Amino acid sequence: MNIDFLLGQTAWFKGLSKPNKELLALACLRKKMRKKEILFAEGSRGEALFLLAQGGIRLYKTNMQGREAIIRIVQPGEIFAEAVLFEKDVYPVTAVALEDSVVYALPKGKFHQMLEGEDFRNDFIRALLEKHRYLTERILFLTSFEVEDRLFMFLRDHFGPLEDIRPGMSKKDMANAIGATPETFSRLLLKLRRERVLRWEGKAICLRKNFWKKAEF
Amino acid sequence: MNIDFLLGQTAWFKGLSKPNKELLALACLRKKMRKKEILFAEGSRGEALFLLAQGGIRLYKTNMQGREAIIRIVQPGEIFAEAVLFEKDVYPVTAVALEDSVVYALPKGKFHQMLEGEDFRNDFIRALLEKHRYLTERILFLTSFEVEDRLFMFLRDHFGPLEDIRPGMSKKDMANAIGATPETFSRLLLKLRRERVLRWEGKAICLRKNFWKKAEF
DNA sequence: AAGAATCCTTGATCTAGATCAAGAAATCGT
DNA sequence: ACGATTTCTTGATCTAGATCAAGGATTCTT
Repeated sequence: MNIDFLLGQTAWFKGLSKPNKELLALACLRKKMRKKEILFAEGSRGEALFLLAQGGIRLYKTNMQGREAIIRIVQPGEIFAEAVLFEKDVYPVTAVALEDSVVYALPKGKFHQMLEGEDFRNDFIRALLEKHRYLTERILFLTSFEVEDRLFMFLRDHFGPLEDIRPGMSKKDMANAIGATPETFSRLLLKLRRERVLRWEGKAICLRKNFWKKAEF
Repeated sequence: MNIDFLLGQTAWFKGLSKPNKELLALACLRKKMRKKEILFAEGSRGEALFLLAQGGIRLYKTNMQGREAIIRIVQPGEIFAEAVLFEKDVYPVTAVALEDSVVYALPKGKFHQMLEGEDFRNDFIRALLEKHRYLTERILFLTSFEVEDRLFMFLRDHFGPLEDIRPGMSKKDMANAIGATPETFSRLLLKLRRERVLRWEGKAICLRKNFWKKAEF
């Protein structure tokens, strides 16, 4: 995925005028990231928003005890770190690559220029409201469901209702994403395998046929 | 607090031109709410954003088991339900008055008009990003801290670092807001009273002198 | 003011999931 | 390909906080 393609695909860049798009494409910096590489850390200063072209990024916060809370897993085509747009240039989360990834850095100034355009701006606000909705749902998710439900909700939200998923992240990372320890997650997988609901084989997750149709969600 | 005063005070209305402000003021509907009255329910359709003039509103989601997850406590001067702006007119949360309150309904169409203005729009985006940041912090809060810490964080965030707080909500509601049951909350208060850290007397909460200065947070 | 409905407290019990520990398996770096 | 990390699994144990129960205190309603 190159930047031109991305700007064509991503919802809020679609409405962008040709010259604007070219302007943005020129201003963007492409960056390859290796698995586990940190793009920016919570509290560090920065002036750029990011667009994920390839791979996966985990956004998380750390408390004083060193425990991590996952805020969001960024999928290709999504913007992240939009928080720096109007605030004091401090990233509120840490961003780390779950696997080898490619991101584009969008300079904040250029982005402000883009916001002049009505379509672009509306799309941006819409995207913000969507993220907003996602976060409120995540709060419900983390406080009111138990790990088993959280696993299936996570799988559906991030990979769709597929029976064959290639998550591209380690078990440890997924455990973390659903707010559980690796031990608990391992035991959950064992239980689900016994119940013939799900197997994690090599790189792939295989769900029982018709799993999603049974209105369990 | 009347609508003119509010429009003058609230951050993103400040930049509004006189005629625009008048337009909005005319279009707004004032509504008084009694304690426990529901303004809108999760899943219900609606076309309005709301501005809280007086009192307090709890936004929450309910899961199938009937357990509630508090999303946010709205303070006077804040906008809420901005989610309907671009989405399918369905409220993602339930809004209920914690005490007798006054809200103004802002018609969505008028709001779109207002967004034409650059200052207004920037302020709006800024407010969204702030809420965004608040939600990410709430996720960390709910997943990584224990109830005692959550109580103090909640008090600081909603009433400031005061030694004398008049929360204007029941213990049950506060228990809920920090993600605990009334029983657990009651026991926590007992413990804190014994430790001479905090007393909840009648309508007021009294914290130990210099509590906030001790860098416990 | 009496009755009804909440809300609050305290005790007893239960449990999901964390933590600690220690091997086994997979992955990485050179 | 080999040792070194890191990840994964499984067992044993622990604990914060939920749940259930039941009496007492407030607060609504009429």
